[in-house]
Amino acid sequence: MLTGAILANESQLGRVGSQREVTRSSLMNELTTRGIRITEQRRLIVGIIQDSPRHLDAATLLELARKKDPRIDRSTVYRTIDLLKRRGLIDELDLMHIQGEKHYYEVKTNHDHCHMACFQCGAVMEFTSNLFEKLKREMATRSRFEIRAIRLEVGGVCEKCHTRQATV
Amino acid sequence: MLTGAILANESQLGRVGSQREVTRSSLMNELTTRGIRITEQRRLIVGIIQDSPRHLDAATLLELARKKDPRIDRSTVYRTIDLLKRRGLIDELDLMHIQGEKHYYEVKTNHDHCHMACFQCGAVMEFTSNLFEKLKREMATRSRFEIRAIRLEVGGVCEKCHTRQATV
DNA sequence: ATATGTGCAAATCTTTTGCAAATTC
DNA sequence: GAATTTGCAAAAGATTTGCACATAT
Repeated sequence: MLTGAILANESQLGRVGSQREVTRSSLMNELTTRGIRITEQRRLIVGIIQDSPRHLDAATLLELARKKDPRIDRSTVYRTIDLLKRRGLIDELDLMHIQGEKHYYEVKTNHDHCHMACFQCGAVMEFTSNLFEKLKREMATRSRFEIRAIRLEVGGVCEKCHTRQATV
Repeated sequence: MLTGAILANESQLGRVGSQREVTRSSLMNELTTRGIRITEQRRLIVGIIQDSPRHLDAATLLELARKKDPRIDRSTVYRTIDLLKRRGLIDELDLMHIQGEKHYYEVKTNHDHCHMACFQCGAVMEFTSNLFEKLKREMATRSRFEIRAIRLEVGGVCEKCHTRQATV
C-alpha cells in the first residue's frame, strides 16, 4: 500500500535528543527473577527481541525464530509477546501505522523515549529528552494516575526526505 | 476479552491539565474550504464525529450512522475516516489497546493533548500541558523532523480505581 | 504427577478492495 | 456527461483460541 514504507524494517534506527545513557534490561534475567518458567521456545524468542537492532513485528519475529527452530508456531510467538507485555518487560509500538496495522516491540528501557517515523522513507528515529520525563511526572502528579505504560509517537517527514523534495 | 474495558466507550471523558482553551475545528467548514466534495453520507458521518462527546471507533461510528441512514455501508465509513485522516482533520488513537485493536477518532484540536486510559475501568482522560507543546517544539527543532501527527498515550490505573483497590 | 506450554487448525476482529451502480457537479 | 462516491461481497491482515499432545518442575 505505502511505497516508501517498505523501507521501514530495513532502515537503520536513528537516535536523537539528549545523549544520556539508555539501558535496556535483560529479559532473561527478569524472567528468572520473577519465577517465570523459561522454556526453549521462550529463550529463543526473547533472545531475538533482545538482540535485534530494529523494532520487530510479530511476523518478522516468527520468521527469525523459525530460522533457528522451524517447529515454532505463530501462536507461541504471540503468546510470548503477550507474556512480556503483561509483565511490563517490553513496550508495544505502532510507529504511526507507517506500514499497516502491525505492532512493533522493544525491550523496555530505563528512560522512556519517543519514536519518530518518516511517512516517506519509513525511517524510524528514537528521541530522548528530559522534557519527556518531566512531562510524564507532571501527568502522573496532576491527574493522580498511576502510569504503567506510555507511548509517544510522531509521524512526519524526516530531514533527508525534506531536503530531497526541496531539491527536486 | 477485557472486562473493565467494556466501560471504555461508556465512560465520561475526563479532562485534566492546564485549562487553556482547547478548540476543535469545524470539519464541515474545513471540507468546504478545501474544495472536497460534500455528499450526504459524508455530511452524516462527519457530523457524528464532530458532535460525539466521546472517542468513536469505526464500528460504533457505523452503528450511529446507520441509525440515521440504514443504507450506509461499512466501507463508506472507513473511506471517510481515511479521507479525514489524510487531510489531517482528525487524529487517530489507540487508547493503549484498552479494548482490542480498534482505533478511535477525534477532531484535531488547536493544541495537542495526551490521552490517559485506565486499564481497569476503561475511563479515558485528556491531559493538556504546556510541557507537551514545548517537547513537541524541541523534537521538531533538534531532529529537524517535520511533525505531521503526534500521539501521546498513557495506560495505567486512574485515581478512582487506585483508591478502590486500596480500600478493599 | 501436576501444572504449564505448544502446535495445529480454525475462528475472530478490523480494515481494505474490485467492481458495477448511483450520485454529484 | 465525466468524475467521483457508494454498496456489496469478498479478501486480506493481524491476532486469538480450543483442544489434544508435549514439556518442565
